[in-house]
Amino acid sequence: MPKDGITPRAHDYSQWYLDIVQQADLADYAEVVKGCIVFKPTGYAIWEAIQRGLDERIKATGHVNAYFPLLIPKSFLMKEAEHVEGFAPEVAEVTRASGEELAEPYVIRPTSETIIGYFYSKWVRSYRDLPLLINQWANVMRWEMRTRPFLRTAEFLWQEGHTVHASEEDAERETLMILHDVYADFVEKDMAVPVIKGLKSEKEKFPGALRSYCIEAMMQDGRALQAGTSHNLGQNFARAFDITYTDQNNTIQLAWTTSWGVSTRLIGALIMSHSDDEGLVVPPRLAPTQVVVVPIYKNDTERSAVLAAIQQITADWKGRLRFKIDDRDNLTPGFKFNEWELKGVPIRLEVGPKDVANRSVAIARRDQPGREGKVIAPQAGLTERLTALLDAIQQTLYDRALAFRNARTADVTTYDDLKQQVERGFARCYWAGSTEDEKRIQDETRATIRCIPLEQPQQSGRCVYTGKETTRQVIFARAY
RNA sequence: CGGGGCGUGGCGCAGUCUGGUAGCGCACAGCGUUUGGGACGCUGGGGUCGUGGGUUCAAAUCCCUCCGCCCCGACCA
Repeated sequence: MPKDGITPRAHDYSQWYLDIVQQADLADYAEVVKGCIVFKPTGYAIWEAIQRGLDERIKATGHVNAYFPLLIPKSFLMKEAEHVEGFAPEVAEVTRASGEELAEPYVIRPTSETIIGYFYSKWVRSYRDLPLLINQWANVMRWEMRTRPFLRTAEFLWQEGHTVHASEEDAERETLMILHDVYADFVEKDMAVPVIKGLKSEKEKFPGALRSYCIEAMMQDGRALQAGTSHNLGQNFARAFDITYTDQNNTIQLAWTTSWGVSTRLIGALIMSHSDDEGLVVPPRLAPTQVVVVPIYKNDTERSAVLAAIQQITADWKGRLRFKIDDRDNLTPGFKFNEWELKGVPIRLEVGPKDVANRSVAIARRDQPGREGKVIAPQAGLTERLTALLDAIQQTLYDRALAFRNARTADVTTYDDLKQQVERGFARCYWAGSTEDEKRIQDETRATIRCIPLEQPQQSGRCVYTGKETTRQVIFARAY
């Protein structure tokens, strides 16, 4: 039974998403600041968990964190032709300060390639300085015409890695390593969201990049969501900002750079991958609270007996489980069950007088909402049982999402089939068309090439649009 | 930028057509009874009706202006 006030997914997926965001208390519209949201504590806690998982991996792969200015001289943005063109429509400018017109306007960063490029040109002298591997956690601003909480907001939080390398091969290796070992690994293992790793088409690549790689996830409505991107910038930004180094032969060489980022959009991906009509579902590895304990009692005597039992049960949880004891006295247990279900806590424990007497507990798992997912278990060995259950829930969520994606992915060989397939999910097909062809398809179907998967077939086939023989397959889908 | 919708206690809405000085549900506060899947009773507090102007004896309501927000589309992480 859906919660009051949550629009069922089948009825209106978009409204369902907005309802979840509001009712699970993840975010508030900033109202007075157009296109922005407030990350409420519950939503921000998820972001912190995402940050933790990514930051560990970013550091484990040799990067360090730094921080660059929010404001970028406008002229910097103009230095890379494609980059200007790509971002010009959505940058906000600062033209006045202390009551005066500024000599040169600043833009609020939509991304930091340019200002970081400026500093890198000063920092990089010798091949011994390379590779330079820096990441920053920051907010950026893109003045979008249409916004949706987490998925697209005027200001958003992200990490952006910016690296410099001596050769194209090194830059390419970095770009792909980030894609595999940082982004795909994190999103699949911690977020339980399966992704397709691929290359962006010319039309979809980052403005100024040589090549853009991405991970694409499928949401429950069959639409694609780009969950992360990693760009081999070639020498474009090195040329624009004069990032050069002296090599072993004392010759000056132009460097190769990369950049890569994931944003608070991942929170949107998380919501749209796992949640249901009962509310949010957070995978255990990311859940700020993994287990909530609800005491049940009729009077003060029972209350103190139950709370004492809970203290005993949870005694060895610290450091092993992230948990919360919901001892609020003014709410009924039923209300709490629904509230925690709405907020997506993976496991709920109920402890009442019967459990005190029987040395048992009731365990309910969020991936099986309602009474159905509830079992009675002995208190003995509970911690191990819960740890295992969290792993099982994590796996279930991933398996479920993968099964869904597979069911909604189809190989298509004709344009008519493609048109139909993008209504429900991913259309995989051979592709030898041009950027113009891709645009035409977008106009006609609203679908775009989400990526050219890194995993390609051995045999060739006919292009779904032009009929030309090709070995390249792509994924078409409607995207967020 | 185009299309649509909405601005009335914290939230969701009614009241607007047909002008008469604001109401309902939830939430909130107090007290009591409750508590294994969204408890109940009683009492109570809280609103410049988005803004500015106009019409009128009288405006949430009629007329004009402006503003904001949300949704759908084009653009994008």
